[in-house]
Amino acid sequence: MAVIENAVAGTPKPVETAEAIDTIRDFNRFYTRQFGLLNQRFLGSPFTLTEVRVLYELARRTTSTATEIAGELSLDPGYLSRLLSKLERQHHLNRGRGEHDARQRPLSLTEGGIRLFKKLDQASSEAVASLIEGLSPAQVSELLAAMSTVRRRLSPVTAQADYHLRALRVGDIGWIIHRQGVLYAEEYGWDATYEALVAEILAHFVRHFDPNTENAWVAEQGGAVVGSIFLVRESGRIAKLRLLYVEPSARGLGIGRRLVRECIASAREKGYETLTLWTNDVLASARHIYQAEGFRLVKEERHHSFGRDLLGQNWELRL
Amino acid sequence: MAVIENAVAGTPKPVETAEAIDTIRDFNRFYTRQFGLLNQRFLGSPFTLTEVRVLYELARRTTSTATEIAGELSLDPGYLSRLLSKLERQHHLNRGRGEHDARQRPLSLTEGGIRLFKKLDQASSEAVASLIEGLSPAQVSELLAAMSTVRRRLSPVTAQADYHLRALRVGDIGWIIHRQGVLYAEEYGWDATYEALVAEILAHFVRHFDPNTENAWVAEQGGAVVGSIFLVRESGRIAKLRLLYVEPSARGLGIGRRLVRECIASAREKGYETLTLWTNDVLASARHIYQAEGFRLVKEERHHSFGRDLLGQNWELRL
DNA sequence: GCAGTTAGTTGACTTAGTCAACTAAATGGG
DNA sequence: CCCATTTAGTTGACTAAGTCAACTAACTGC
Repeated sequence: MAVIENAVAGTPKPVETAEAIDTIRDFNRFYTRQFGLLNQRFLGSPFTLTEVRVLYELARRTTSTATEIAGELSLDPGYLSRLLSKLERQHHLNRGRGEHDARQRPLSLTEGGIRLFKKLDQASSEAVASLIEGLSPAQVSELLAAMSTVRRRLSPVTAQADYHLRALRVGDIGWIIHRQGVLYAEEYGWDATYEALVAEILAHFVRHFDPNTENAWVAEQGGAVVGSIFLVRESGRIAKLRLLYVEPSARGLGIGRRLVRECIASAREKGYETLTLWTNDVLASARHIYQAEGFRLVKEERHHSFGRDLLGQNWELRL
Repeated sequence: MAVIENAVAGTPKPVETAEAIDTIRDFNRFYTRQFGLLNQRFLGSPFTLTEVRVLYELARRTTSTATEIAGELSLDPGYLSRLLSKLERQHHLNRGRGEHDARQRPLSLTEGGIRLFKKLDQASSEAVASLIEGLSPAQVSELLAAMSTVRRRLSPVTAQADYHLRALRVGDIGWIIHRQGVLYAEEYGWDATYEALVAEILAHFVRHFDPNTENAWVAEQGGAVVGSIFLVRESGRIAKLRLLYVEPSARGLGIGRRLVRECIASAREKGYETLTLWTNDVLASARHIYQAEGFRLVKEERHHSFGRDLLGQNWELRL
């Protein structure tokens, strides 16, 4: 068995939709069972889950009306009225009269109601704490990151979080090497020698980095790296644009073009005359960007690399 | 601003426990609201969630008893009896008589019951499909991986999934570079040049790999990389043990020692006389492993690397 | 001034269970 | 073999958590 397998590590392979659906439903059953226990007659208190939700909503606001609470929690107004009356009888709630609309009964928790709320809040926090107490800080962080991912992927798609560009940080080049290795294996079948090439380029970049003549940009979105590009000195007159990549999940947003433009602007700023780059013909999206930004094809050459027969292309831009 | 920041990318920093608890509860509220809709009077059907759960349980088994179902779903036996009677009246359920225990009523779905179950199963799958239809395959994979992480971290800690060792795969070296970069920055404050060194070593390893004289092992646990080690040829008589690392979350399980032993065994098998390694004195756990396996300290030398003053150590093992 | 709408309340009811007593069958000790 | 105890399942009575609709008082806009 070869020591370097062609299977891809890290990100799991895209799976069949049916399989994904089954996995999500199975997770849902697990999660509902796990947290369902937290939602029963609330954690040993004499209050039902609905009552606790009402308390939470009242605690979140300084003052509110029954209509607001009913709307927020999708509750029957008659039912809510009874719940509020119970809280009032127990001296947890103040019900006023609207200044400008006598129909309204402005609601606010009493001191006792605030104390009750804090007690229930504490119990809930302790319940969660007991779930994670066996986890190391790193595992808790991993859990939170995973929850953030679940939430981001299951939330209604509004405007995706804007991306921004930032400088390189520790950990970035390993991640970029990893993602390029995985993505080009998945998308084009390139083997581990491509990953090794990327590693070599980036190792050299970091070890010989000169901020007067070189630069790097990382695109970040929702705290995750979604793309990158590097400006590398070739000579006093010539710079190279290297290793443009954009995550598939973030394509179509103009990130690639933005990265290329930043690179070009920086090359100009640093006084280069020519910006060159080497790519392969299969990287069609990148090529379109290069062409659009004025790069010209100066040389093509067939080669066998990364386990494949490829057509390498050299492009140049006069600055 | 330097182009390479000292902030660490990738894994979020460990957070305060209180903050983690709040985040988890917030996620819980989000999740319950999102999937709570799926659990209401079941997806437009005339069945309640409890009835559907009973159907699922009956469908999972060829035959079962009321006591089994009640136990599995934590249902009141009297209530279950009524639910089963309803299903029987609707010709979805067969209720037999126990062969060896006449008290028992063996239960099995009728043809109609199986059709009903499949219909509900289909509706549930369609509901989930509609949640993820806007996601790309990569995003679905990311979601599934995140759910797997949430589940793994929130499941009761039984015996942690055993780890196993495997060969390198595409994507591994980038990941290892990334993790070493991040971990040594967090634990020892080493800067990006350490990450670059690791990248260079691994790039060279992959590009000049000779399976007759070199080897690599990746420790994997629950589908995640949790450690690795490399055997590299120095000369015909001398090999090097390089880049031993174990994830903090997986330490204490003997993974490091296991990796070192595999490396030593392989070095012997390939006919080397000496196995050498270079480490730094701050890596105490690793040093203890090396000493325990018979390595001897042959040289120490102060140096300034990775942004720090360090004491390098060369160790050797006669094979 | 008044018809229509809204905020909130209350009465009657439905639904989803819970609790306990019951019958029939099985088990095990004397 | 007898009998006390336990178990599988059923049924009656009840509770709890809501739903539905009619109601009162107050507001709005023509």
